[in-house]
Amino acid sequence: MKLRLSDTLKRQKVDFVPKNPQRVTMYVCGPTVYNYAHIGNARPVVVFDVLFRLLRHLYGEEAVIYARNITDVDDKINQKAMAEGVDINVITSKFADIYNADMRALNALEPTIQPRVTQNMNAIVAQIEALIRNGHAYAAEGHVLFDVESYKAYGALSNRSLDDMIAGARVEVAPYKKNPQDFVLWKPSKPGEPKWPSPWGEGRPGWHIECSAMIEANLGLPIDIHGGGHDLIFPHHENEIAQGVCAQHGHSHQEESYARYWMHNGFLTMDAEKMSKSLGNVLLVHDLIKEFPGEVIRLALLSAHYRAPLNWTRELLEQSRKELDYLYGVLLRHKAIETWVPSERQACNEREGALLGALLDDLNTPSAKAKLFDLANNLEHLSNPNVERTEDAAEVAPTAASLVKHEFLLLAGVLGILQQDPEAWFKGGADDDLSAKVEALLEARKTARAEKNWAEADRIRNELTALNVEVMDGPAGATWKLKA
RNA sequence: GGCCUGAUGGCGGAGCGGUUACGCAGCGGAUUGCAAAUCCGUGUAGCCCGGUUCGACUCCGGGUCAGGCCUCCA
Repeated sequence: MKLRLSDTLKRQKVDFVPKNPQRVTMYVCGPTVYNYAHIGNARPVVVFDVLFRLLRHLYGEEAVIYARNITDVDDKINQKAMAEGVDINVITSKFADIYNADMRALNALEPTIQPRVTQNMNAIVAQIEALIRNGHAYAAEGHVLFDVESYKAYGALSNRSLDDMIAGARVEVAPYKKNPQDFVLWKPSKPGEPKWPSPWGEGRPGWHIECSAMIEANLGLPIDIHGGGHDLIFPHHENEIAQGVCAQHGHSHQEESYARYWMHNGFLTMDAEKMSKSLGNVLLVHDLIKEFPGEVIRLALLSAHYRAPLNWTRELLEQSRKELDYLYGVLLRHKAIETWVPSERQACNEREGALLGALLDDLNTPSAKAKLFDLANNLEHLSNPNVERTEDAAEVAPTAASLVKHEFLLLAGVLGILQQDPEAWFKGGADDDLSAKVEALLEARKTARAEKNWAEADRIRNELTALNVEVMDGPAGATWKLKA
């Protein structure tokens, strides 16, 4: 089984070969914690969570180390802390917790490590010192700047030349910069702002150096996969490469010596427009999970290929909910079928290659979804009494169905969906009181139906409808679900 | 101005140089006391103009349109 990924730096789809299969490393740029995450922030989280799950399946759970940072040093954090008259820790710990809870609601596994800027100051200062020592950075007026002219490959990731960048620059150039494109590694803090000691005076790090220093300190170089949103390619990731490569002792100016594969997810739009505060179309995950199950949001985020743009609409959510209703319905109807369990770890076999093929081909989640429906359909066919079949097929069915169910759950597991009890899914937010009431009404209806008292049976069903409950009669009796 | 995406049926959305993607919705049928759920069947496509080819939605060239980046925004 071969994993292929689209590499932004190489500009093509390539075979993924980890530097060390015993220790596969991945880093994804995480949030700056000063407010709630919006749905666009959730896309890379879910996309790279699928990759994390796939890598764990391929290389083993213990072999994959996934780091997603928490940026807890930032101007916006300072502003918010100042406005509320509290320490920045109050703001950052609050929003880091909310962020993690919101992402957990989307079935995103917790990354192996979540490095924080405030806990990596020594590493950041050390990397800046290394850059100065290697002749790639200079101190000026309390600032330390990266000298872009000193790194020949600068612009390789975003495919732009220094000349282009200068031509396109719209920012006023600070007088202490040697080159307009030189970017800040360290800057002095203004009075009242949080500050940390450094050889260049008290201050705080620039944004880009935080990530490259945390990567070096927490994962070691080079890492295998570096991911993030499309918008981070320039300047953030371009600068990270420059720093990560140039800080290394005796470095060879090879971009791959920092990160071996670069992946970027496409943007999410709201009615074909970028989400932004000025347009007033920001949709918070925190609010959305009150209205839709996290799994619905997750499936909607995976409905398009990760590199393609994704237009976020109400209809997309409704469709995703219906799809999950169907798939959980299949699981509910085949609850009795025991899932086949491989006797030992059977990695890399042919069946599994076909099963995960779509995901192995650059995380093709829409195609994987189609495969899931295919398996669901097989499961129905193998055991649904409404489907005509020959007699010997019926005999094969139990074993075959058990295998299909295993494959269905395996694929769904890598996608991070369909792992809960189907009854729990359909009962959704129903509390115990409501559940008990519904069960009692269903029992009464069962009796009425047995007596062919259709009027009473329908009256009970209407009562259930009034409770927002939908009844599904089946050969094994009636089940129910809470309507949206 | 430079760089980068994308354009597929009513909607969402893949693969593929010739054969049904898949899903949602619709329609017809089966099943059901009636419904729902389920099953079977089914219509609708490839932005425009050229080119390559026996054959292009798929490859090449040129347009058009939409979105993003070039400002510490995923």
